[in-house]
Amino acid sequence: MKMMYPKNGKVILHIDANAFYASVETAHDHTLKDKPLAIAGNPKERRGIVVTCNYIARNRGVYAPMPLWEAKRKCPELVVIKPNFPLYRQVSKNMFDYLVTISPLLEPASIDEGYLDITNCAELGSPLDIAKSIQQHLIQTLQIPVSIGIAPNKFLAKTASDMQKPLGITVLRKRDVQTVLWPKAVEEMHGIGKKTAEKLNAIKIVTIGDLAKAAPGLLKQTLGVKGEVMKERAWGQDDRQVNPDRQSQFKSIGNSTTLSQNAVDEHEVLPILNKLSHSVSSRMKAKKVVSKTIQLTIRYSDFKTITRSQTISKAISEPNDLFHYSAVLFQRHWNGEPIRLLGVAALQVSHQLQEEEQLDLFTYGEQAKKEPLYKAVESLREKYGDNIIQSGLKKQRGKKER
DNA sequence: TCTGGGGTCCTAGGACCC
DNA sequence: TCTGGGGTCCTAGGACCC
Repeated sequence: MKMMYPKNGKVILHIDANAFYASVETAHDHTLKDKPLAIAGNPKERRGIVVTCNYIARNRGVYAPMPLWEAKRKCPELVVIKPNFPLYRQVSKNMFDYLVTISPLLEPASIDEGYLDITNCAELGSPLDIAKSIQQHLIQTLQIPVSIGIAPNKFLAKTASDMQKPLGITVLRKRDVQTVLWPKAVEEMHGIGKKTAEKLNAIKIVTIGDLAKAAPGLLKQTLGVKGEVMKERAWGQDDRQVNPDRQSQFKSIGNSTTLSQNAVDEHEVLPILNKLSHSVSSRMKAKKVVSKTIQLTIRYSDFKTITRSQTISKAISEPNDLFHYSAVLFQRHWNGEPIRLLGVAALQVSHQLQEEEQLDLFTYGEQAKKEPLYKAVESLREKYGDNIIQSGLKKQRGKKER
């Protein structure tokens, strides 16, 4: 059956790379092709999880995000590789650089998936032809298998691409919603996770069909605005545009790390905050952004996680500035219990203008003294001296080696 | 031997201003 | 002498996604 372009309405593709990190690694090392493969953070450390794995590993019961020790127990011959994010970002860029040549209405949704509005691409062939040629091209040039959903809106396209993996092409029309979507459990809907599903189940909404037919008042009472949106989706309705600028309008940049061993001492923590601050700073500089809101994340050994943030009057991006504010937030808010994870993030980032930058260089010193945290930063330095970072690093390293 | 690291969006309360 | 109401910013947490 040939799929034609609708007279009104849109044709949206959702292109979703299958087991992306594992596919990239295999493309770069063909000897991995027939082996069960997992990409996992810190393969040598205690606390790794499977980030993604190939289909051979999945057939042996491995899936993300499974703790690595469990994955190895299920599949002892599992090949484990540490993630190589620069490589994945490059292949991702290659993929999107190609897709945008098909239609400029491309919205990357994450490193391995994106929406493509091909409503005005009739001269390239039918939607199905276009999807097939995308699939072939990505396999041939990048050796990246993708699944593609074809639908009149983003939600249905996303849902469709999920229905056949790997290397599937699935058309989902509005008129298919009742037969295809409604029998599925609500938690299979994109946007509904475990917690929302529990709330819905508690009011006897179990399938997507139940959700579609639910009383609006009850739904709004249970889920708020989200209830109304999800009900629309259950009817296959979604009027969100494919927005090519969305990705460049990012809001925050952060780095976090789970410690190899829980930290119990400020001396262990500060060098880690320093390191995180430097990596956040260099990513901010690469993107030419600054931020006025710095956020610290602490996850305790019992997994309870707190975030504490502070907004300041001058936008910053220097590593030492980020370090100072995160260190002070730490001193103010740490409850003294063992720490599992630390994170530093810059929120509400904005592009900085040249003039502001120059003004900053000129007035920064005076401005800083007016900041509420300035004194706290100074007392930190008085307490530990300037060599705090070095001495702390040694200590952490020593601990690791034991 | 539980549970990574990168994000977005939403909610809700309090401060503050007019 | 019982105390409005709207708007915006800041902060913290939660849910969700890849």
